[in-house]
Amino acid sequence: MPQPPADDPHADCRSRLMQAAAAAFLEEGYRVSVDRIAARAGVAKQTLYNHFPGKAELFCEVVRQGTASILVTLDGDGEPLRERLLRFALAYREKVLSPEGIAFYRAVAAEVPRFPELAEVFLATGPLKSIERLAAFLARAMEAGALRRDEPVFAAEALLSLLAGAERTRRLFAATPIPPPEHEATARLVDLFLLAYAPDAVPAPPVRQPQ
Amino acid sequence: MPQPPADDPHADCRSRLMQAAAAAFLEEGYRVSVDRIAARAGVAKQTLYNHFPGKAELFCEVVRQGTASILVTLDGDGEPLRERLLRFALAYREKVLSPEGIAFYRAVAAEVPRFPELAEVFLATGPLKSIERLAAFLARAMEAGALRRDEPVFAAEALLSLLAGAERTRRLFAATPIPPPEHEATARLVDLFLLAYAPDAVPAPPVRQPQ
Amino acid sequence: MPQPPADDPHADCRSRLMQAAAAAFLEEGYRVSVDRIAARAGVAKQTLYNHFPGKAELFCEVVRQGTASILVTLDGDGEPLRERLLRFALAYREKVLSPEGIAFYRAVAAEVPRFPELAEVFLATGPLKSIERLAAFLARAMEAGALRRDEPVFAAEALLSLLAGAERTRRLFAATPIPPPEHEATARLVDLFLLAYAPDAVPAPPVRQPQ
Amino acid sequence: MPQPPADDPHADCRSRLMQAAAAAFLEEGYRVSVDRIAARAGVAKQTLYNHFPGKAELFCEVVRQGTASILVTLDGDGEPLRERLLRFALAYREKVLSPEGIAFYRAVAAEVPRFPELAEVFLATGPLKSIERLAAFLARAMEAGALRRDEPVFAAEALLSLLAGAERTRRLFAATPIPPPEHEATARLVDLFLLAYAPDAVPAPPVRQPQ
DNA sequence: ACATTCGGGACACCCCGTTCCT
DNA sequence: AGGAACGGGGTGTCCCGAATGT
Repeated sequence: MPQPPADDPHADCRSRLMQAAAAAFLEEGYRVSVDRIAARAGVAKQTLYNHFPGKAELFCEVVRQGTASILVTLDGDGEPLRERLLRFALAYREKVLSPEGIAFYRAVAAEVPRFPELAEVFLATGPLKSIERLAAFLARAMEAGALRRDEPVFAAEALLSLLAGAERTRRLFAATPIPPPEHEATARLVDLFLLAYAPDAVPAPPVRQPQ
Repeated sequence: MPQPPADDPHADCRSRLMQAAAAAFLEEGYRVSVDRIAARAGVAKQTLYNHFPGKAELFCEVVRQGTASILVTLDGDGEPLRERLLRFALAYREKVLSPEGIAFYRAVAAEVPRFPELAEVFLATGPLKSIERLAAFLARAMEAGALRRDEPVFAAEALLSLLAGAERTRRLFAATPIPPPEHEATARLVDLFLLAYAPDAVPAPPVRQPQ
Repeated sequence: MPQPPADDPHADCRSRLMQAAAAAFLEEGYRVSVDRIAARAGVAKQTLYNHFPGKAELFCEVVRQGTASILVTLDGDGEPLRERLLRFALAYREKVLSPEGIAFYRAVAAEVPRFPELAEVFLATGPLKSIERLAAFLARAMEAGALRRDEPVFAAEALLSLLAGAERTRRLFAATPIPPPEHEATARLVDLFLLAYAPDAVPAPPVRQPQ
Repeated sequence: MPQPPADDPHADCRSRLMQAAAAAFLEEGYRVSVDRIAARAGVAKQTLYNHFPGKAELFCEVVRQGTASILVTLDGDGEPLRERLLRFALAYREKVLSPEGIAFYRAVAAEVPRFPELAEVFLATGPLKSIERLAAFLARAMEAGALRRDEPVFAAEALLSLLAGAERTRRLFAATPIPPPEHEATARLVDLFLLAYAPDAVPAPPVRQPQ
């Protein structure tokens, strides 16, 4: 379990600590002891306290860094819409449904009562940022007539919900690891979304809620 | 903080304990001390140990009971499809996105590494059961020609993902409470689903995945 | 272990309790639980609290009664001195060195810090009473010229020390039971005493202690 | 109550613990909580568990060390017999009848049922060792003609019984402390012994026990 | 930087004396 | 008579953060 002390004598202790802390927090949650984290990093506990004021700050750092690493870009230009969306969907699901992505989601969710402001940051720079970017992209597609006009944020939330929703829940609560999502399942979800947002689709009649 | 000892000093200590434990676990997670749970229930700690073998079993009981109470029925017969789906969607979101539903989701997810088998039970009798029931309902609607034919489980997952997906994430990580979901937002999600599953909708062309 | 409920339905619950408590206290000390005592007596715990205000008072009662039952009389009149002393010595050692006598001594000694006044009572009505009675007897023997004159209390303490001293210590700390003291050993102790108190023995010269 | 943490913060925590444990056990018996012992020693409870596997082992250590510290040597050579015996008797009584000696006796006796093997060790290395050493000394005195011939172990037990017997009982059960034994009382006991073991004393006729 | 320990606090589980209830 | 409840306390364990000695 104790990592080999690595070749580089102090190979940025800090990054070793961050890595070890990330792995430890993802496996056991915030409850892991700092002793275990230090042991995993192959450093003395005191070294940890030289680099971070305490366990809480280390956790926040790990979350902040992890949040940034999950964001997915909507690159690729000039491609047909379906191909771009599909490539995004595949990348997004690979990140979000990967064991690390799931463990990260779990670890942060568990500590919301303890770190409310951290949760807000995670929310804003993670999920909400994804929605925002995707919404901007969809808005452009609607402008271009490639998609039926609708509220872009709503459409983005719908697509992201389809991509992560049930599958994330399944993996969050699965004791044994689940094989990575199949390409085809992702494609079917993208196609479902495109079907509902086909430019010629008749938008549902506005709902009159009685109350 | 210590609940009023209740008027009935007897009042089934066990149910008082279950209620107090549920509230405590939802608020603070599994980390709450048994002392606090006993104090909330207004009973002596030893009484707790007279009724449950330990903290872990109490937690499992709470989760099992809570899981059952979240399931939503698809009742109502003879109604038009959209009304039935909408009614289900409203009930489902009310349960799943309520503060208790969210806290429950969070509390169970946090303890998956510690209680893997409990997580499996929760998954099977909660989310998967919901999918199963909804899929059966959708299958009948497809048979009746009210919906485009598709794999019912896939369609059910899609609808449930739309209903809970992004909104659940938002609430999971929100430090401050969020007002309950609006009727109209739910209706728009149902309509989005119906648009994609309209009987005359052209199914997406089969995907050729290169590999 | 739980005594047969006895033939007499309530056969003086109190005496049954006293007996059970005595046995329990002697075996395990004051630390025995009242549950065990009640179970040994074959009564409900509430019954115990109907007869005694609490565990402490029950213990005191047991000690008081036990103390009285250990005292040995110096009966027999007209016999030669040696025979009377020997008979007393045998009876005394049988009581004091018996398993019950030893356990009693141990149990009371252990609780001196907890029951100081009880210890005083035990001391006064047990060991000190024995000394007093024996001293009175020896005084008469000195008067009669059968023993060298000396302070009677000192002589009584000396004899009782000889009879119980080392042997009591040995039994107090023996894990396994020790066979009862032999007749001859007792006789040798009495004879040692008589040798030192022979009427014609020269008393030791008065000691001049420097300080 | 919490001892001054001593000047030396290191001061061998272990010895501080031993001392505190000894004092605590002697005052309150084995029932004292480890929290109190640790508090008396001015260390954390965890520190106690770093040095000893548990309360039982700590108690055994205290008893073992205490036993060794009570033994009395029969030093002094060339002196007249009476002076040597008297010096031994004074030292022996000072140790055995001191408040610590009495509390020690009480504490160990109380726990014989719980620590039988410890009691055996105490017996063998404490009282029996004293008897053995004194018997060897008396045997040499008999060889030299300074004492009447007799079984040395019997004579040693007799002397030790005289020195400790009744006085130990009195102190064991005294609630309030008793002033230390007087020099003269000890001398009288030694002289009593010497009177019975004077070289020219007529040994008591062998006893014929009827049975 | 490492290794070990400490101090303080918390926790799960357990036992006990006493009271209450049926 | 049986059994549960209560309140108090105890043990052994763990952990965090700080302080040691190198």
